[in-house]
Amino acid sequence: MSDYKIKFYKCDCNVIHEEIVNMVKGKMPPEENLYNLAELFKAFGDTTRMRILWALAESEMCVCDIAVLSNMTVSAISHQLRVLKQARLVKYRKDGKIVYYSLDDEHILSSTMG
Amino acid sequence: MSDYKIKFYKCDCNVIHEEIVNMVKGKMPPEENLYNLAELFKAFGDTTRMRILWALAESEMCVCDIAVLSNMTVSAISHQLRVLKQARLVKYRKDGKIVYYSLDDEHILSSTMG
DNA sequence: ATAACATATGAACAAATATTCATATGTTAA
DNA sequence: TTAACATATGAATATTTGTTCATATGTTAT
Repeated sequence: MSDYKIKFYKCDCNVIHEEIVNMVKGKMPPEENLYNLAELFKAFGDTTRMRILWALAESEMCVCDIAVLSNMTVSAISHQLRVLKQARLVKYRKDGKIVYYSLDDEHILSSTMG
Repeated sequence: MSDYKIKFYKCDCNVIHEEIVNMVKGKMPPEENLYNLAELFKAFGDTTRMRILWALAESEMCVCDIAVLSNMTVSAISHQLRVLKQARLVKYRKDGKIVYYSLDDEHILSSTMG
């Protein structure tokens, strides 16, 4: 009875509903999945990136165009495009010295952003 | 010809495709909408909050239970629940000294999180 | 080759955020 | 009423993140 608490020594409270906690624990996805999903949402969680994505939903655009549209520096846009690229939300193609960005997976975006 | 550039003096580049920029600009949602949408995604963009939401998708839980499940302090969980509450993703009911949290809008969550 | 340009990138800085710690509030039990 | 408890909250701290600045890379035009 007193060693009941000891199972949860890392928490600063008593378990109120052990059955529910165990049931829910059994249904939780692996930590890595939670992390990856949160990272994906994080990519959408910034006004600048949201603006870029919305713009690219209309048309492929080069970095300079996106900067003008956003009224921000090319450098700032380039940094954010890297984040979006790492999240696989945008892809790019090069044409000479110009780099054109577009949505990477139109399917994910159209179902997520409506 | 030279005053063409001057329209975009706030950017450190030349407009490559003015037509596209203007077309896209006309289709962009108001800044406030972009901001609000980004804020919503931001609420999902943290592993701790994602874990809480996933847990609450299984069952209503009290703060202490969530802390045990998450292996985090009650205080940390309470702070994050406040963020989720402000984003209207969770709601709560009080029963004595225990506060039970649950998903606020099952519809939004089920369509967003699958 | 050199200059001009589009973009990328690393470092520095500023701002936002997550967690901890101490403490406050409100409820139940003694 | 006092003690124990569940939760909330403000301040402090540590970490993360967004932007700027300087500079690098690679391409085109001269």
